[in-house]
Amino acid sequence: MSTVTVMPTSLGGTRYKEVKEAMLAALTAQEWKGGEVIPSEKRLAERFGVSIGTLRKAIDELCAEKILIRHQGLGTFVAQHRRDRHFFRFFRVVRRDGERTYPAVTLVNFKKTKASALIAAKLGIESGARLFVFTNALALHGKVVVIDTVMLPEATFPDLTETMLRDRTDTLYNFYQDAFGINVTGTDERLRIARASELESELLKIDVASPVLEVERIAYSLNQKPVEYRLTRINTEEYEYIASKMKDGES
Amino acid sequence: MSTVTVMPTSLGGTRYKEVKEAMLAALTAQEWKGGEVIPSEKRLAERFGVSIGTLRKAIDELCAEKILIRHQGLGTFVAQHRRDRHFFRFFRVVRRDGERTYPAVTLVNFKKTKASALIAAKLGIESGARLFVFTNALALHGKVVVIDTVMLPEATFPDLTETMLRDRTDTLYNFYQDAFGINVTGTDERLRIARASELESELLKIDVASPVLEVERIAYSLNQKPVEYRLTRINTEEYEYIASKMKDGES
DNA sequence: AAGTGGTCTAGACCACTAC
DNA sequence: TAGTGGTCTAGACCACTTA
Repeated sequence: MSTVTVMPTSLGGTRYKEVKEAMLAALTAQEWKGGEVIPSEKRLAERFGVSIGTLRKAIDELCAEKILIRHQGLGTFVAQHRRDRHFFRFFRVVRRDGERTYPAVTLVNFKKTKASALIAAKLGIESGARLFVFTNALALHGKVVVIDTVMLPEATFPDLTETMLRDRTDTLYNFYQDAFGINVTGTDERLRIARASELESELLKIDVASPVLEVERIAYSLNQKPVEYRLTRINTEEYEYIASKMKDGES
Repeated sequence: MSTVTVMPTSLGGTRYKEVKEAMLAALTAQEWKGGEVIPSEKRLAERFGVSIGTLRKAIDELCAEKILIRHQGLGTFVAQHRRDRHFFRFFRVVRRDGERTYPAVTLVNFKKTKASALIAAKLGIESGARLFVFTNALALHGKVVVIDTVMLPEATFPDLTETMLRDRTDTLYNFYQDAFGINVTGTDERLRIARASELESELLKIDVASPVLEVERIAYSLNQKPVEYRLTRINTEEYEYIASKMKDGES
């Protein structure tokens, strides 16, 4: 019976919420890592001093938030970002006929800079704090359609290098998870029309200042802290942005 | 013990799923209408021949899908679309500074026509089936920013008239619910850039063929049947489309 | 066969609302 | 005070996975 994880019954509302918070804390502390199995429900119920039913309610919510994944007969796992799994949860560009494909990513540039007041506010960091900024060109069906400009606080991604970004073998969010223990659990996105910059128009093979769909994204970690700021620009001549919940076959 | 609502234990998977389907059927049949309270959990458990826990699990899912709403001490209610409640669940246009406001709606035109093959496919009806088409201009902060063109199958909305649309006092989806018993429970949306038509440019006070954000929406009813097809066009100079889940204060 | 999560039960007690 | 939903329990039994 671990004293660290026993919870007061009086604070924070209900038992299962307390259990949920304790599990989020354990996940944030990387006690269990992406893709790993967590202890059985019986063990966790003992550890937290609650009944199985209560423990299950906490896990129910974590599964609904796609932080954990249950597999009957196997166990409960820490959700992992993978190209072949939850990729289309965050990548919402599809061809107009509905055809979905994985993008071929090319790193266009990478630099270290300092956060402007605007970016700092979005990321909840101090103005002037060190920042990584890099741009990816994403090709679908052999044609560049999407340009991502990604901004990451150095404090959250220490020692990130251009080489690490080039050598990653899976998705960006999988990389954040494996290399930095950062679990992206949700995003806020706002869409509007923008005009293609010179670099963008060149990569997208459209005229300068052509209208493109801009997506401003803030990605949040397990503890609801912003960890990534991203501006995406999409050529929607043949593709579009799909906003709704995917059906079960979201994969 | 009603024989109508007793369910076979063998079919359709699990007990609570069966209960959920039976409740969806009762809602579709308008046994309980929008805004009304449904029977207590104890009564429903007796009616369906399951324990309270099982009945609760069915209701849990219906609440998660925003079909029902629980109020402790009061009862469980059929969710109702209301300007002051779930309005921003489906209206996703906000000013760039984040300010949200209710649109002032003006009905621009209304006509009866027949479904093209394309529209018919989207609505799951037969090509050439009778259709209502109407256009609304939506003003935010005193300025027209959004143009909605809405298409409704006559078979689903019999005897709809222009007057009914003008005289409605709450939201469109509230009107569908009260006047036709149609509960919109979800939408699919796709976004892309389009060019303003002559009418749109006039209403939006922008040049003809200016780029506008187009949102193509299919709205689904309780039984997952498409009930509305809508093309929205947004001037994103001062406003934007917010794609992410709202926080709890979504109202 | 052993271990896992999935479902279901039959209650107890608590918190909130209305009268 | 009575009735509602909200939480929690301690188990039983089922279905699935691995060995």
